[in-house]
Amino acid sequence: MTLKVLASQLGVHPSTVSRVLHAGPRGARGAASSETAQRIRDMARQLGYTPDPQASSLRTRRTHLLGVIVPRLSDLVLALMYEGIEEAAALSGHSTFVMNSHDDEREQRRKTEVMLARRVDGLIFGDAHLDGRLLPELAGRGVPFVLMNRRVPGFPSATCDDVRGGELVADHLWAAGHRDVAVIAGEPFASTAVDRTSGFTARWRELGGHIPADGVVWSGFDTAGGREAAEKILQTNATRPTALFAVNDFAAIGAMGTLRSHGLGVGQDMAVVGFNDTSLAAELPIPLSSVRSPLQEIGRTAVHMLREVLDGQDVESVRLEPTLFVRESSA
Amino acid sequence: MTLKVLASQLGVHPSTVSRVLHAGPRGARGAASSETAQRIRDMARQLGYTPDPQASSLRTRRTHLLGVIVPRLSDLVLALMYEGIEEAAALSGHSTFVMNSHDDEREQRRKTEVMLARRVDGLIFGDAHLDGRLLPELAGRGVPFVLMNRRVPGFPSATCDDVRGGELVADHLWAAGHRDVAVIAGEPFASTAVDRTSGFTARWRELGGHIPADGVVWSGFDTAGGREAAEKILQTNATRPTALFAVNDFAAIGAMGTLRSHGLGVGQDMAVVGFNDTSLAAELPIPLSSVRSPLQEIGRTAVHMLREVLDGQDVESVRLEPTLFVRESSA
DNA sequence: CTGAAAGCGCTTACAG
DNA sequence: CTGAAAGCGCTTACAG
Repeated sequence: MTLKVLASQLGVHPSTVSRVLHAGPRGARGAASSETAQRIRDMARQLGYTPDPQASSLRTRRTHLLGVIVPRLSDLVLALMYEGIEEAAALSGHSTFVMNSHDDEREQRRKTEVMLARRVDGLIFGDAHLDGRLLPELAGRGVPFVLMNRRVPGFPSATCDDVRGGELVADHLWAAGHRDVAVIAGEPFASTAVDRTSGFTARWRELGGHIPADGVVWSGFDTAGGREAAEKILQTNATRPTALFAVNDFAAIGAMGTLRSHGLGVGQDMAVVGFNDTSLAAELPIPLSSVRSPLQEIGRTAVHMLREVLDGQDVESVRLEPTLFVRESSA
Repeated sequence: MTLKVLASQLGVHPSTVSRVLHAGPRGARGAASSETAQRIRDMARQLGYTPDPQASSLRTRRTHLLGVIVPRLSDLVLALMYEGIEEAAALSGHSTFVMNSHDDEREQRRKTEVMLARRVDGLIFGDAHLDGRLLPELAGRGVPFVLMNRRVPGFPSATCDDVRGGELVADHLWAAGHRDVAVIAGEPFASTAVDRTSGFTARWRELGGHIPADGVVWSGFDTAGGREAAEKILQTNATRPTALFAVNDFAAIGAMGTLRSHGLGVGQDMAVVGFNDTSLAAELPIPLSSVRSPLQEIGRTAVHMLREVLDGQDVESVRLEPTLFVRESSA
């Protein structure tokens, strides 16, 4: 079903059909008489006509395609953000491609070029590295993009207020009477890791606490990373901490495994707090305290911001508010 | 950078450039002299020319776009299958759209139409319902598609051999001496749930075992579903089972939570076995026995099958072999 | 071996 | 209010 066929069925010129279908649903102002317009709309609906997006983007030079690059979609956190993206994009008639970069700079580059070769209108990066070269380069080439999940100074981003999240955990553990704590800090190239950690440690010091140098352990964001980091904390810290803050729920779960193999009771011998409040946290055999970040909302916000960028507007970065949920693992 | 510009830089006709760029990387047979061909290829690389996909699909009527519909991408199982899809699709120059249907028939329909309006070459469904009306309808309209994850008789699918997976669990629990078992069976509209359950129960009976009517509890695939199902099993079964088979790791984790709140030790008082061997299983505080299904491989296979369908070939459904990993939860 | 033309399906200024 | 033309960037059968 093409515009031409539809027009000939109606006995009008294709351009008239196009004009009508592009006017607002009510206002066919200038496109055609309101009578003709109605006939056209009815017939289009009846025949199930949808304009060929390839053809119209060829004319308009807008594809309504958005590219999304994330470290990995099998990370629940990114999958939920992507749900928000898909939802918001669909509402404004955009379609999205997602690709995994595995947090590897070469892959980030390669996937970005694939997206650009597909002629996406803009990009959303969920995998920004604080020290990356790619982003400044793309900005220089005039490629429109926004960041989500992780921020990088100088570029618009939609993130959780991770500093604030770290502070919430510090307040909670301090109030619960803990004085010796350690942080499973995540990857130093990710603002999520850096901000959550610095929010925590800065507030801890404000409260009068002390964190030894080996009390902050950088790590992978996954269970394996958490497991190794906890192992290290148990081995190297002069005083064994009574509480652990992991900047990611999966790392927290890994750490819980380590504690268990050392015969330490989670919540009893050692408090554990995670981050993101993934659906698993509350459902674990020992429910995990965690900071909830509004993941889908972050994704939706990123889409709105990107649309503004595409419209040539200036955009401000957004930091969404986190909430701490205290459960048995640190009660 | 367009074909025309590139051609004028070289002093040849655009059609010549197109012909060369479409011949195999070496064989410019008939396209141009090997000398001209080389000049064209060099210049194209140097100027970073990539053909506009919108323009070429308008001519060729092939978009190299694939649509993927899954229940939800935030389900780790589907996210991993999608990783396989993305990888295989990229290798053959295809791009993919993913959308969530939330296992709702209306959504499945709606998302399918969005994909078709985008003019995808074909579709991959990861959310097929055994009793759904959509698939036969699409087949009737001549829409090319394959299934993955879940099968439906009559349509080509790439799945795990779920019946076999259920049998592996039955063999294991029987050999470990269990005689009273219950199954957290998943959703009855999903072949994964039905096949894993029937594989288990059929083999259990072959071995001489008995499963009471309330020993099979249908449930959601997530932690909440597993939690409720386990609750029900503990309350309704005359004899308390000594082992639980959950057809999904997340349901298994939910069940572990329930057992714990009833003061039952997982692996001690009750064995638990899951399915899919998601990365979490081995890393849980009490490591979970689980059947590993080759998730990425399923995704890759689905892409290959769809490409065959698009080439007009007949395709056979594929069932990939599962492997059981026994861990502390059922040792 | 290479050029020239036609046309994929649409949109949009321009006439009338 | 409506038609007709031009053109987006490509590919492909057809000449020569």
